[in-house]
Amino acid sequence: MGSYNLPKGITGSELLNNTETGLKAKAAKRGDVSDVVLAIEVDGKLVDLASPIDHDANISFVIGSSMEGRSVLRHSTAHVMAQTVRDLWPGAKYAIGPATEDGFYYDFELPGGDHFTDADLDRIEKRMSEIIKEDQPFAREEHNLAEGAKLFADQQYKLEIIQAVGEEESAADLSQDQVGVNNDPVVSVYRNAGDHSDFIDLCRGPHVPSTGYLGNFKLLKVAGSYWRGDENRQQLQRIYGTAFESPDALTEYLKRLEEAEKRDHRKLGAELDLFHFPHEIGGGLPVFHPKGALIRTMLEDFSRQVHLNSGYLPVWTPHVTKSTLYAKSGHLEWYSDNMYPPMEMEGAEYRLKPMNCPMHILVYSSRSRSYRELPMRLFELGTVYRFERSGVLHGLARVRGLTQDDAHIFCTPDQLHGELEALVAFVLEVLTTFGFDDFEAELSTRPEKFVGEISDWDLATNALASALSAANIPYRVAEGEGAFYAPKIDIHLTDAIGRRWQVSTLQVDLQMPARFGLYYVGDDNERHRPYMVHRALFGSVERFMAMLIEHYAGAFPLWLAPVQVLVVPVAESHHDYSDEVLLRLKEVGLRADIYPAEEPLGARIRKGKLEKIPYILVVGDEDVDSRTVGVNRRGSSKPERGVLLDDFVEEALSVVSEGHAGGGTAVKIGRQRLI
RNA sequence: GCCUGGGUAGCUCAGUGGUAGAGCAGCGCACUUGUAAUGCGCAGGUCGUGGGUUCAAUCCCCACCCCAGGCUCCA
Repeated sequence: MGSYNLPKGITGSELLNNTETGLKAKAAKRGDVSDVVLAIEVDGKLVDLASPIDHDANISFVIGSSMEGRSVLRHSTAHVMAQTVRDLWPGAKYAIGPATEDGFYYDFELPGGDHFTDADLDRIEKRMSEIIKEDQPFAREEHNLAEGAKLFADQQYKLEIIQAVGEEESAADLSQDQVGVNNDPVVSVYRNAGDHSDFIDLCRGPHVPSTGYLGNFKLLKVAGSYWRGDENRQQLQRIYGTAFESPDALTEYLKRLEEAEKRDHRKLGAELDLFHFPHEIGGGLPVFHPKGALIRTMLEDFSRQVHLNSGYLPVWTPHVTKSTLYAKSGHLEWYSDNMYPPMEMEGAEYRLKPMNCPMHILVYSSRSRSYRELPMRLFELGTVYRFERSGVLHGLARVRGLTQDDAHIFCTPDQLHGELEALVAFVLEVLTTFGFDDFEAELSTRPEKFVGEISDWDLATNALASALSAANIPYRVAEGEGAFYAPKIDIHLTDAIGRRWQVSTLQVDLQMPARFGLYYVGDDNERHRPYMVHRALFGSVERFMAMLIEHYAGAFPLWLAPVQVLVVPVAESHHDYSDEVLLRLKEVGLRADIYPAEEPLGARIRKGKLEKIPYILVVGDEDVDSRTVGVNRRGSSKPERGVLLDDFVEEALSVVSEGHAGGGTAVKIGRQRLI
C-alpha cells in the first residue's frame, strides 16, 4: 500500500515479487486464500494482478478475506459456473453474473426452453471443481465494439450489453477504462482455456489470476429472474451461490444460513402455536392464536402507553370508506395498484383503507384549529389492507392486512424541526426497548412520480436530513425512493444474528394538508397551512412481531412471553400447593399456567423448555413445608432449589418492569380543548 | 403475475400402477414421579382439486388451486 516509484508498465504480480517494495506474492494454497493477494487497487480502482501499471500510482493489495477480495473471488466463481453451464448445456445463453453481498449469481437461458432443477446443482458443482483443479488462467483481452460483437455473435444478452456500452460512450463521459488508444470504445473479455472448453465472457473484471485461487463455493438455489429486472422481458433462470476465501469462512456462512432457518418466524410461529394463515381466509391474512395474540397485545399495549405518555392523542377510524376520500388524497391516482378493488354499496363506491392518513386528517379538520393546539399528534393502531401480489407475501413480514402504530403530527413551520428531532429520539428509545442498538437510516428523496411543488419537496427533505444529523445516526440517501406525496426516513436495525430489517418510517408531507385545505388560525388571526408528519415506529405490528420472533429465536423476554411461568407439581400430592402458587402468581399479574402430575416430571420439564417458557417452577414436598419453589430459569441448566415464593414473585415482577421501562418522553404538546 | 421446488394423518416425513405407513401430537387405561421423552392400547387419511390414460391411479398425463424460494445487487 502506498505510493511507489514504479518502473513503467510493471504489473501487480511483478510488484509482489519486487524486493524493493518488500511485498511478496504468496503461493495460492488451494483451500485458503485469506491472506493471498487476488487483485490490486490502483488509485482506488480494482484491477487484475496482471494489468500493467503505467503511471505513478497509489497501490493497495486486495487479499481474499477483504470485502473487495471476496467480491473478486465470487465474481470469478460466477464465471466458472457460467463456463460449466456452457459446457453442460451447449447453446446456453448467459446474461449477467455479478457478486452480491453474500455471494453471487448468474442468469441463464437454456437452449430449447430447458430448465435447471435442483438436482442440476450437484452436477454443476462437480464440473466447476474440475475447472478449478485445472487452474485455468483468467486472461484479459480488449476488443473494439465490432470485434466484441463478433465474439458474442450467438449471445444476444452480451450483444445487448456491448451495444449499451457503445451508447454510453457516445453519450460523452468517456471513462478511462473503456477507451482504447485511439479513443475507440473497447470492451474487455476474459478467456478461460482448459481441457474441457474454451470459454470467454464479457466482463469488466477484475478476476483472480487463475481458477486455482477458487474452491470454497456452494451453489444454493435456482430461481427465476427477468432480463434487466423487467417483468415484461425474457424470463431467465438464475443460479445463486456463494464463495469464500477459506473453508472455515464458507462453513461459518452456511451455519448462519441454518441458524436463520431455525429462527424463521413462520416455522417458530407454528411450533409455538402463535398464528397461521388459513387457506379459507386467503393469502397474507393471518389469524393469531391465543399465545400469538398475547404477544401482540403486549406490544400494542406498550405502544399505546408510550404514545400516550409522549403527548399523542388517541383516535379511532374505520376500515372502509367511500372511494372519494382516496380520490381527494391522491391515493386512487398514485396508489391504486396496492388497493383492494372497489365495492358498491347503496350507489356509492367504497374501498378498504390502505392508509390511515386521510382519516386522521378528517379528525384534524373536524373543526377550526388554533395555533395553541399545535403540535397535535394523532395516534392510532390502525388496521389497513393492501393488495400485495401473491409472490411477494412472506409470513407476517409481508401481509395483506396489517396494523400500523400510526400517527400524524400537525404542526406549525416553526415547530417542524423540533418535532422531527424529538421524533427520531422517540423512535430510538422505543426500539432500544427490544434490545436493538445498531441503527442506520435511509433518507428517500423525491420519486419520478410525485405530487406538489419541487420547492416544498426540498424543504421537507432538508428538514428530515437535519433531524438525522441532529440525532447523530448514520444515514445514506436513496434518490427517488420517497412516497408519491413525501420524502421519508426509514430506520433500519440489525438483529441478533446480524440481519438488517427496515422498521420505522417518518415522512414530512406538505401535499395532503394542501389537498384537504387544512389550516390553523395563527396569533395573527390569519389562516395558515400546517405541516404534517406521518410516522410509524414498529412499522406494522405484524412485521415487527416477525422480526422479534427471529431476533429472540422464539425466546421472548419476560414481559412479552405469552406464558411467563409454568408451575410443575412433582406429584399429585402437591396439587393443592401448586394451585396456591398459581393463584398467587396470577394475583400479582403474571401469566402463569400449571402442568399437573399426569406425566413424569422430566417429560413435563422438557415440554416447558421446548415452549421456551422463561420460568419453570417445580414444587414438591420440601416446598410445601417451607413455602418455596424450585426455579428453572430459561437459559440456565441448573435449577435453584428452595427459593421463597415471595422472593420469586419479587424477582419476576422486577424483571417484567425492567423489560419495558418505556414510559415515553414527556414532551411539549399543544393545548387540548377538552370542553 | 412469472421461473424452480413442493402438497400423503394435527405436525415432520416414508412409500407403491393392485385404493397407505412411521415418529411426534391427540384420546383411553395403567404408572405417582425432585429436573429435557413412562408403558400399553385406541383413534385419526377424498394421498391438494378436477379431468384423462388404464381392468385398476395416491403413483403416469393434462389443467387448476395452495405453499416455499427467487424475480433489489446489472459487463
